[in-house]
Amino acid sequence: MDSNQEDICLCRVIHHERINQARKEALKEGELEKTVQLFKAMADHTRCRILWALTEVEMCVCDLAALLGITESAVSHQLRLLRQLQLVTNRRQGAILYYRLNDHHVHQLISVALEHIRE
Amino acid sequence: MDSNQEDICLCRVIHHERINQARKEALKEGELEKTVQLFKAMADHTRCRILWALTEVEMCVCDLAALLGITESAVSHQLRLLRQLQLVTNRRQGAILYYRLNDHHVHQLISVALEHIRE
DNA sequence: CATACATATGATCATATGCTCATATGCTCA
DNA sequence: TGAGCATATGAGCATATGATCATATGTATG
Repeated sequence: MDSNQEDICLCRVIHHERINQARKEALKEGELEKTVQLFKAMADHTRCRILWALTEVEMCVCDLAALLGITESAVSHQLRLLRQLQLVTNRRQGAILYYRLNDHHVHQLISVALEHIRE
Repeated sequence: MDSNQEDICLCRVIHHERINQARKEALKEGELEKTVQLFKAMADHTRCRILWALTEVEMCVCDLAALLGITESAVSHQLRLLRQLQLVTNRRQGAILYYRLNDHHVHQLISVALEHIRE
């Protein structure tokens, strides 16, 4: 079933055991895909700023646009992405939508990242 | 000095206090840039697999190419990026370079990401 | 229900990114 | 030292991505 995977690369494989172990521990394709998506979501100047801003306070699209100096449309597009990945949620109050972080993971991710770059 | 920033967005700003607080807490531009770069590094199918594989075992370029089913060249290009961001290091033994994670942050980041997507 | 405002969405364009091929470098050993 | 393997690097191409403009949806309020 996966025997053909062994030979996709034509190079001389040096450490078969290591490769096999790595294959065993490997992330399932679905999880990998979602993980990558999550990091992609964090991997943008604008989105990162949005997420960091929402750590402390709830904000509406308009606030974020003013804060970041970009179009409300741009903010909205990015928020959609973040919503789809469940990184943010919103609550409607009249015509206004207040956005906030959905859980603590986002904050945690940025914190670990900061730890890394500060070393 | 930053008074012009207040008005980049022409929209009606609703919550000035929140915006000001967010400005205070905001990441410094330099740190933000590095954080984004770090997440960019994690935000790729191939690099994510490389990093996850190196969590457990040291591997050479050739091993990784075989594991992932891509060119050694492609692996090498990605490793360069990961090296530049200090996510991996290598140790030379003869003609072979063994790569490994540089610190625990990478593993931690992926773990938090997995927690998030598993909810 | 008509107007105004808050947000969402679609299309488009410029730039960034990842892969491959070709080639260069570095190391070992005969 | 020269042949051969392991890795690195540069160029080029195809695709992905983020910003904006134009337009649509949705909500309150007169």
